[in-house]
Amino acid sequence: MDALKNVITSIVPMSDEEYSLMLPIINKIEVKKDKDLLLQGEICRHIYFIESGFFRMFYVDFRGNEINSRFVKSNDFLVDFASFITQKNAHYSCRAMEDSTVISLEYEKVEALYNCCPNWSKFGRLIAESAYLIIIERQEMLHFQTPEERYKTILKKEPYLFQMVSQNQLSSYIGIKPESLSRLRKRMIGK
Amino acid sequence: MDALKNVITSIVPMSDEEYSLMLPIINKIEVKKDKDLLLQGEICRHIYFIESGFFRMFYVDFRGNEINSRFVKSNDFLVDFASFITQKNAHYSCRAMEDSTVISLEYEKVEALYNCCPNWSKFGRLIAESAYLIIIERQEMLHFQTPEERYKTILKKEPYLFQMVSQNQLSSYIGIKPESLSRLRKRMIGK
DNA sequence: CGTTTCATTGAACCGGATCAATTCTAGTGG
DNA sequence: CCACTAGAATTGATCCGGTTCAATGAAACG
Repeated sequence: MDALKNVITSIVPMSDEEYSLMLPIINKIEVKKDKDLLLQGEICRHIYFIESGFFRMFYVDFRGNEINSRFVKSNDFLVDFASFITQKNAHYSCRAMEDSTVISLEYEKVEALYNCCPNWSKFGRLIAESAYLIIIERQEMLHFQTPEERYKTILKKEPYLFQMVSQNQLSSYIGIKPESLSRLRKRMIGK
Repeated sequence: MDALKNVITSIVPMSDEEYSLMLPIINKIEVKKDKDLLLQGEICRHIYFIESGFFRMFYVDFRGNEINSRFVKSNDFLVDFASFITQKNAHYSCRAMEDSTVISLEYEKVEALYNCCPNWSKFGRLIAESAYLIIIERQEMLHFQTPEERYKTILKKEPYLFQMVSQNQLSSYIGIKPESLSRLRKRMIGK
């Protein structure tokens, strides 16, 4: 529980009193490996904070391909943010890749919290802004870089993914097929 | 000026009194065709509302290629949002594609406005959330769709771009070279 | 030990990139 | 009004890298 407090107060410093306004609305959940916290097509009614464990968010396209969009590890928030803020259908499923412990916050209660005091309102803005920064970085990577450049960027910025995730899972995150990732790696060893 | 009021109060309904808190901090600017409101590498110190005119936001990669990231038309906000909220170097330049009139708001004054009252604070959150929705849609298009699918999506969602923007300019927005766009169009006529 | 999943490799294919040439078009000035 | 010019769009030839489908090898797990 301390981890959550650290993360939140590092985003917006606030008194214990203000912080504790959130405590009544949280729930702790255990999630077994391979279980889904959210299914594509559902409405994302919760934002989750991962105390321990590891998740992937993936999109299934009309051909039936699973495409991984993001991997989320402990001390980070797990949510289909677009679905959460609009309360419309999620584009992603969220699946536990190992046994995990998460803290859940429900949409309506979070909204109420935003309206309760200036610091929580500001928190709402800063969360949205940091979600924006994460996605624009992805968008720029996909728009401006080749698969090989994306591979290098991920190697540099999220090296732990290469430990925790199979190449099969990583390839769709990079935006190519597993066979192409295998060949890309082979090509790069030569350099 | 009314257009701005309509846009803002449709995001967050507020009294005339609250709205008028913003009036002292705005400036109206005329921008000639081909002039830049922001240069890649600078810090984006203003958010602009386009009263009339048309802009493109583009990234210049290390090979010197201009890649268009977004086109912005009247009654919309023009800003390198990542640069604006972090006050770090912009990844984009913003160039007028025709003579334009914009309203400008300076970073520090916007921040102060956010802190002045609950409705403006909420406005700050909702602007960030809607910026998120725009960018995640782009990110998904780039990640999940082929060039041909992106072409069709843009044709459907932003048809006016095909009137206002040359294929040379449009191709990098789709994520391909002008020659490839020409061939893609040719391929599609057959269908 | 056998099954399953993951990673690699091969061959054929396809679409986008590149470089170069040509056509088309709109705007300019004579 | 026409001739010239510059940019836009098209086309051709070739190359390259990612895709597809299929087969094999390797590792993890029950």
